[in-house]
Amino acid sequence: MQFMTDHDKQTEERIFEAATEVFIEKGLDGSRIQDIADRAGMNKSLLHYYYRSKDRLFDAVFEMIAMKMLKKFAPVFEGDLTLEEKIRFFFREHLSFLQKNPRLPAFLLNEVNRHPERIRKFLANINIENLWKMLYDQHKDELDQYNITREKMPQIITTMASLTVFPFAAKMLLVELFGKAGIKFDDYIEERKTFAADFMISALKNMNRSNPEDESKIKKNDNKKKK
Amino acid sequence: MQFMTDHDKQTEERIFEAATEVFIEKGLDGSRIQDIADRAGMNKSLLHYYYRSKDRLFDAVFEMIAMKMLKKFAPVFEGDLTLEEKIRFFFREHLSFLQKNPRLPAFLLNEVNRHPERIRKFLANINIENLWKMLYDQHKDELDQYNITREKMPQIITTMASLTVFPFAAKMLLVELFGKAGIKFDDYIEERKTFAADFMISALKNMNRSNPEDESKIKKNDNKKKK
DNA sequence: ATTAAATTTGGCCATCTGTTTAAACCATAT
DNA sequence: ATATGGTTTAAACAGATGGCCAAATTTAAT
Repeated sequence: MQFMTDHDKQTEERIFEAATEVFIEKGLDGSRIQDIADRAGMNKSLLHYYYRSKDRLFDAVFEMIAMKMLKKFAPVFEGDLTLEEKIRFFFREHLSFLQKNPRLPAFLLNEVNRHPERIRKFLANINIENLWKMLYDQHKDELDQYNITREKMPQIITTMASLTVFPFAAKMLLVELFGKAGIKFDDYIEERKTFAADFMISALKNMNRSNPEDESKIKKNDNKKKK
Repeated sequence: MQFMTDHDKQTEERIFEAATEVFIEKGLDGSRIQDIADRAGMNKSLLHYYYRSKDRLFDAVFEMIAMKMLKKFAPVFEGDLTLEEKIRFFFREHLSFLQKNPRLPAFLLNEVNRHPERIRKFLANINIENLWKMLYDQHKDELDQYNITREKMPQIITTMASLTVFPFAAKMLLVELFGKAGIKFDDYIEERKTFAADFMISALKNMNRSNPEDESKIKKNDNKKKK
């Protein structure tokens, strides 16, 4: 046999791949075990032979996807890049990853909200505090320079995640809304790789330069009068 | 009868409210018509009497929620506030709204991704291009001052949505991760009302001051050498 | 009070869905 | 060839599920 066809893959692997596709597309509740069997081209019972139940099969798929997603974040906290380089690296790499896996954010967010118990065990290993503490310590000099305190790290980390994950979580919405304005989603994402990085860096550099609330109030009320 | 009990509400209204709760909690696929009837305290058949089917009931609920969500965005584009005031207004009001309806983002994003056909008709009325064009025209002076072109508006609008919607779409995740670091989700959101506004304003003011890519490369490579 | 209409109920049905069971199939070793 | 053990299939099961219907009950009009 010279070609590697679907049938050359082990049965268990084919089940897993078909299940991954279906679960991502329809979610746990919306997926039917028959759909998965059909897509894998085999009898329904085989899924029970290799994975005891729909739930166990889902858990296996979910764990794989969650790990895949998490591993992508790791490189940001390694290497001796400057903070700005890390930010650019993060947005470029993470958005590229999501371009290749555009349905992952919606899938993960939905399942996490729908079945929180199920995901607790995956989260047990992650200590996000260490994560931003590490990032803060590595770049204390730069952050001090910008007047960013350690207490702001949760806001900053979640902001970075927001900027990459949201467009994909809301992809269908954006495709629909952008369509009428002649904007292509792919172009938008491509542009976002640099926009998000520029945006992030610019915000960090200047947000605590002076009290933004006061500054804006004073400066802008003048402008307003002119209108 | 001196008290307004659940039974005083019209049947149709009670169905609608129970359905809203269940659909938001479990999604269309995860919801059972029996659950809704139980929560409304009535016979299953009544749901079919007032709404012909599960799908029609869902559509009614979905439309209400979508409208509720959309109406909250409108005030941002009215009034003669300055751009900065509008930004602060948006983050304060929108995050407050989401605090009261924390499950709406996850629900909406999930259903939009899961059943795109269903939502197309709701989106048909919305012209997002007009929306950001309006915002741009209203604040052309300020935006020019910051070197923000009209082409950047899609990125800016979606960024604002990201900053408010994502934390709620990922609420379960954040609650779990924050928990270990002793951070309360509610405090985080409260802080976010000003953080997101400051962050946004700071970014807009400075991101095109010079070419950020070049500036950062030069300035930061010096810092890096010191390490 | 009588009648007609609207509302509510319980029971039922056809279908779907995850799971189980038993038989068939197949490769390998003896 | 036969036996063995792992693999695959068809059939069936039990419980759930959305929808339907006919009877019962309530409400409103005359």
